[in-house]
Amino acid sequence: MHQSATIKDVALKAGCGVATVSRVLNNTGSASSEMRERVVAAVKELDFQFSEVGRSLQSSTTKTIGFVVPSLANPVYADALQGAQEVLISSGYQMLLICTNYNPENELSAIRTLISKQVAGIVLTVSDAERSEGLSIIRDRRLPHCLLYNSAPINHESWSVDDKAAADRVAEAFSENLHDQTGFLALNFYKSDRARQRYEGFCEGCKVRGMKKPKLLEIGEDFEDLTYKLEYFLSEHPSITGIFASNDFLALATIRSARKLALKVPHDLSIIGFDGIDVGSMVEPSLATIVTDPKMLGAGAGKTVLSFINKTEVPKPPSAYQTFSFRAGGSIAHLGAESSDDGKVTAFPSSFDPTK
Amino acid sequence: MHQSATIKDVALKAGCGVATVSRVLNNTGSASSEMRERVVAAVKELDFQFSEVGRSLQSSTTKTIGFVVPSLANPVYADALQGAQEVLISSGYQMLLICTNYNPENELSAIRTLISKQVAGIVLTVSDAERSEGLSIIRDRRLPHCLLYNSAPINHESWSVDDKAAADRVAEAFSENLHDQTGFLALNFYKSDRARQRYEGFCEGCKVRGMKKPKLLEIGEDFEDLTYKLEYFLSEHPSITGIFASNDFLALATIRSARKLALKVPHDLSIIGFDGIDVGSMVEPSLATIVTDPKMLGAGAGKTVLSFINKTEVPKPPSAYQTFSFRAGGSIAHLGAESSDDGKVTAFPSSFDPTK
DNA sequence: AGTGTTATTGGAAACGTTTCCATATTGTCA
DNA sequence: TGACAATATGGAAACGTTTCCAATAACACT
Repeated sequence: MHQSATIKDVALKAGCGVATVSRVLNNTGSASSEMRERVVAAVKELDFQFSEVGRSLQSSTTKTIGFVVPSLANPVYADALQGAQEVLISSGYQMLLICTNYNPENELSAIRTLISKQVAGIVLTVSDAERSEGLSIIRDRRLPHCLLYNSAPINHESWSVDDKAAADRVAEAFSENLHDQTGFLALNFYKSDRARQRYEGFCEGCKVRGMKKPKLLEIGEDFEDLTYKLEYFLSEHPSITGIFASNDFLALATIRSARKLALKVPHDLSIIGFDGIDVGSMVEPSLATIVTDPKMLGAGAGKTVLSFINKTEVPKPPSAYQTFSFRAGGSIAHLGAESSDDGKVTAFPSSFDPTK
Repeated sequence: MHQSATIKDVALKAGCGVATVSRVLNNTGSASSEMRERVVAAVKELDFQFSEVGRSLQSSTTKTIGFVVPSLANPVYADALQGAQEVLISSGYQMLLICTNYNPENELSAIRTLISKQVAGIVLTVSDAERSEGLSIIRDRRLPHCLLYNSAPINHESWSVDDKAAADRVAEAFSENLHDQTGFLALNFYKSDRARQRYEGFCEGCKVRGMKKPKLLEIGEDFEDLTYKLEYFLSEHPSITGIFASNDFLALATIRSARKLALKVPHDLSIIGFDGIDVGSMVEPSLATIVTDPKMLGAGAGKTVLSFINKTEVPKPPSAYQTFSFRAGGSIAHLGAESSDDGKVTAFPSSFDPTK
């Protein structure tokens, strides 16, 4: 029982030709009921399963969709994957996963690999959608694909958060709470068009509302030295009262660092995050953030690719303002005169859970 | 440029047979340097890449490893995947991912699918390793595989946290802090042999230390009604002073629920988690928990499967006590007489970060 | 009985590789 | 020069499917 049975073995056992077996099992073409029985019996006896490899060679396509994301350490991508996965599985597709670790070279080789594996389609997040070499290969081959978390260049479909609009909403939140000078904190700023879009949108939003231009603080691979960088950053720009962190982990890490620097959040420093991960509403103070729906986006991207493959109607991505919402939280302080002086300005009762 | 070039096209363009092309490109067998050049030129011109499907059919194996996990919403699996991914990619393998959503039926069909796709090996987490039908199919086929987060039945390899030993360590922590009556909180208790092992180990650990038998609280799919359940649970068992949550999310959610019930953590209720996710050390109070290394485990399982495939030496999984460590935190209170009465018992200075 | 229609069946080609084997071309040595 | 070995090359089979096509059988109708 080591080697798998093939269609030939079945044909032999059932006493017929391989063509008949294929017809019976795929329910294509006619077959006498007696023949059907014999084939089914042989299949059962041999525990036969089609080899997808043989099928793929003949049909020159696979039941596999490639999924290329920077990392799964970020729950945003993990959730998106989960969403896509469910959609694909229920359509009989599997998912070939490659993480690029934010390295554009890996993107290219990932895409080449997927192509040589003959995937039927690709869902992908690239570092820079405007000048991704991999992406143009995909387009040249007319491979069904959909971007995820990249805003789409022309001729590409995309399911993504509208980063600029969301960042504008963050600016609005700061403005409402009378902040004037803010900072923007990003990880891998230059490697991610998302981070850049958020910064851009944030700057515009601040400008429109008459606030000062946000100061940029970029940190490297991990949060290791965030505390020192933050300390230096704040001493360089002492007028900063709020920081927009480009994701929630970063925001939480910033709160921790602020605490180490004996700064009170939100009294001394307000924080707004991005993504809306669950733990953000479990901590104290709760994290004000942009809430997104990664699972929905992943599912949408998956459906889009499937619709290209099956030539059915392509699902419409949500409009810009349906891709996110703002969740208020205790991590942002109102700077008006009415703020109390006990060191704890809760613009929000901490037990209030805006998600419910 | 729509259809991919095949080896025949290359042979045609280079003016030679396909066998020669194959030999040149794979560096197997001899070829004149002139021929080599012609082939390489043709490849470049046609942008030729081997079809893995054709190769797989001929070699009856693929460069693909199946990865079966319950979910990626749990960062433990996402991290393990990341670890495995890196190992596999660098050996030229890709990963075919299937999430089972904790449903044993999905496990079986996932495994069947992977087999029909001719994966070279499988890394998997099953609901119950002792009686998994899928697992026995895998063994019958002698498919290279390694369990992840399941303790291994005989004849199987596994990389896993020693749940019992870790749970015992939790009992010790409660004991050291003079807790006597505790509770155990699990999600999907009956669907996960991990949760059961932890409960078992915890009960034994408590018994050995002369503590009362922990009370079991199981909750369903999500955290929705945790607050009510917790309230009821604590009113049923008013002597409970500490709860061991079977994962960190659950632990954080419990802290949140406790807060809603106007209970102070850790003064009124101590919490210990499991997994050691990063945010646990970012919150206030920091979460006491069992720290594990999912990435290491995933990488180990990946390496193990590769070593089966390549018939090289099989890496040794870590011994029981190397699979976890205990991280102290502010979420557990010492119940001795010296506890202060300001409602905030910090067994630990909150700014102390034990991970560093 | 002869004809045409339909249902059933199997042979064989094709999909893209690798590899065995045979052949052709060189080169080496006595 | 002749024999033999080594190198270079291509044809063809095999891997497991699907599908086209032809062949056979069964049947109804005139």
